[in-house]
Amino acid sequence: MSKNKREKVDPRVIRTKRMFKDAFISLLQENKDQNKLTVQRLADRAELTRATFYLHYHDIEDLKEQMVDEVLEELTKKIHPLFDENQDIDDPPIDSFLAHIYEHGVLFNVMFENNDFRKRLFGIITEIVSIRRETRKVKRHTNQVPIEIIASSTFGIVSWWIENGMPYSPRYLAEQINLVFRNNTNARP
Amino acid sequence: MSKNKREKVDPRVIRTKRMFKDAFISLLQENKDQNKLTVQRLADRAELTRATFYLHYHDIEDLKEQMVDEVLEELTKKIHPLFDENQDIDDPPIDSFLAHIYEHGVLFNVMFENNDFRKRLFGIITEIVSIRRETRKVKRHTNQVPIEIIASSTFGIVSWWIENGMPYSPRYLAEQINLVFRNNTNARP
DNA sequence: TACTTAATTGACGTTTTGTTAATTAATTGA
DNA sequence: TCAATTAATTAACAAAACGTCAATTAAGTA
Repeated sequence: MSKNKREKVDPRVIRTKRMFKDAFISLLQENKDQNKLTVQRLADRAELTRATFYLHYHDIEDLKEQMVDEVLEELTKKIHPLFDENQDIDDPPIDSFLAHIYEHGVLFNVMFENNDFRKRLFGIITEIVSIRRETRKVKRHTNQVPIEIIASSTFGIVSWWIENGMPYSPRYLAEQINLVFRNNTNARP
Repeated sequence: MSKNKREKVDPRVIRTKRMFKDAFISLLQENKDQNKLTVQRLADRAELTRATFYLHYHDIEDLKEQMVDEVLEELTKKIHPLFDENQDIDDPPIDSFLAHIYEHGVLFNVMFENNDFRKRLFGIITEIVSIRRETRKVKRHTNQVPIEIIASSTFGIVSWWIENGMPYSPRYLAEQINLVFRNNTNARP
């Protein structure tokens, strides 16, 4: 499945793809929906040619898909280890999750307009929520509520946070999320 | 601002615009993202010509905007009256809100892919949440949490509900939302 | 240095866009 | 009911964007 790292990739390819991805971010940042994204504009911004684009991507959708994959693979790589021995309350997945997004604020803000990106981020949040349910032995009210309600509700908060420039610190947001669901055991004496 | 109803609109115009809007819904329902939406395909589905489309809309974005306006104007028209004398706990805005969406399930599901549509629906939910905060004199835990957290969290639940074919009844969903925020006073003796 | 592969150049046909002028068809009101 | 008005159709147009390709130049590798 994953690429064999022994077969090295031509540095020109790495550079070119990075430049197109940067150009993509750069254009979306200043446009969001206006001047529609064309391959020509991407090539101009990347200081490369249109033909080079088609050498690496089938179309703009393809570029998006590859970027979504990359960004989310990096994210899951960081938080999945926390699922195994998640007895440690010090570094819960949700905190690492939010911290990672925060560190890559611009990237996540720009990618968030993508439908598939959102859908998959929802999947990751659902994982986190269900793990938290299992490990914390909270047989409290939250268990009356279907998991999709908790997950979608959390996703709503995180979405708002990302789309509005992440005005809260990851730690504070995590606290607020816990507050909403009354799992904020820390706050109690 | 709003159109003067005394100046009647040619029935052909009404019919034509309705056919384009129906064609739009119809195409999105079966495609969602595949075969990309072109003016020609819209015209074919509407059994009209491309030139007629440009007689009424500047481009497909324009059609979307007009539809978003219409759909949300109808929704707000229905729930805003409930804001005035909302002492009656029998018909809270959130219930009417969800019921209206439920009645127009396909429409809302299809429109939901639109960014502006979602943003404005979030605005409406924020209104509902803030009204509910004021009128119900609940000085409980929810008031510790910023309004945007409650609103975005509710929006997340409603978004999930819409995007997944509204698997719960509006009433049940409203109950779940109340449960999450612990405002479910009805459930207590 | 020679070999290999990536990027550029310039060109091509295709699709989609947005507009227009001339014509046909439907609506309305006198 | 007929005449005036306005909507929809038709066919054509240039412009923009797409996706592909062969020949050439440039960069990386062994």
